[in-house]
Amino acid sequence: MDEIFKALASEPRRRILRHLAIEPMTVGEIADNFEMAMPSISRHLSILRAAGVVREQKRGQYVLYMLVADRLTAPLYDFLTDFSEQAREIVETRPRRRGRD
Amino acid sequence: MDEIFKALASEPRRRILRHLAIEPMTVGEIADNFEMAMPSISRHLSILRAAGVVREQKRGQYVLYMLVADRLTAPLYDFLTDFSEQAREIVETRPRRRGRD
DNA sequence: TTCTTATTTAGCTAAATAGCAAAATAATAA
DNA sequence: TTATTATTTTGCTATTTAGCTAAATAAGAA
Repeated sequence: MDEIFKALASEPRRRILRHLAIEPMTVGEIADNFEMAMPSISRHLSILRAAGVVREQKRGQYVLYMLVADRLTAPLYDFLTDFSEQAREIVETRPRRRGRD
Repeated sequence: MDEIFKALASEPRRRILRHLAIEPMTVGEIADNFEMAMPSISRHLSILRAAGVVREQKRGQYVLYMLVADRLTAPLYDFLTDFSEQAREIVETRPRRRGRD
């Protein structure tokens, strides 16, 4: 949980997530949307990956990154339960966990 | 928005918010729940205040801090709209802004 | 006034973070 | 094989952050 909030405490990383919410992209495609040098993007991606909110898939010489939406939204809704009735409803009616951690 | 995510990227600060979700508390009362020295708590509070998620009220020699729940939840739901249909519903049906910024 | 209590500010150090350019890896192309 | 392209890792510097103690402020009590 702490790792996810740390990951989100960066405008570039939140922006990367918004891009990946549209469709999976390679590192280079992601980087095209930023001024930042590619190694910096790569570093941001590794932080997002460590937090579990994106996952990578080797595609030849490319690396395709894709959002793991649940791993992003679930902890945020969990956090919100202490502050919002609507979040409590969402979390209560949540389908039971499917994937591995 | 960036300020709020930065504010939330700290376990002690999230914990403070959870305490204030129960009831308003003075700095000393908050500090009693932590190992941390009071100046550190005070610093955390000033970061939360700058982000707008808590507000202070002088009560004699005490300073009472209270949560401003909307200022915490609204930006998070806004962020979530790009990743969650449920957040989009919440934001769409949200009553129009009331307070000052 | 002086004393005490509550809180904030200042000044410091250690650790974490973000960015870069250059070097290393990994895969494809020639 | 060598060369090229895509990505990650390394090594660096500058900035930010979190915590501390000590000092400053502010209010209440004596």
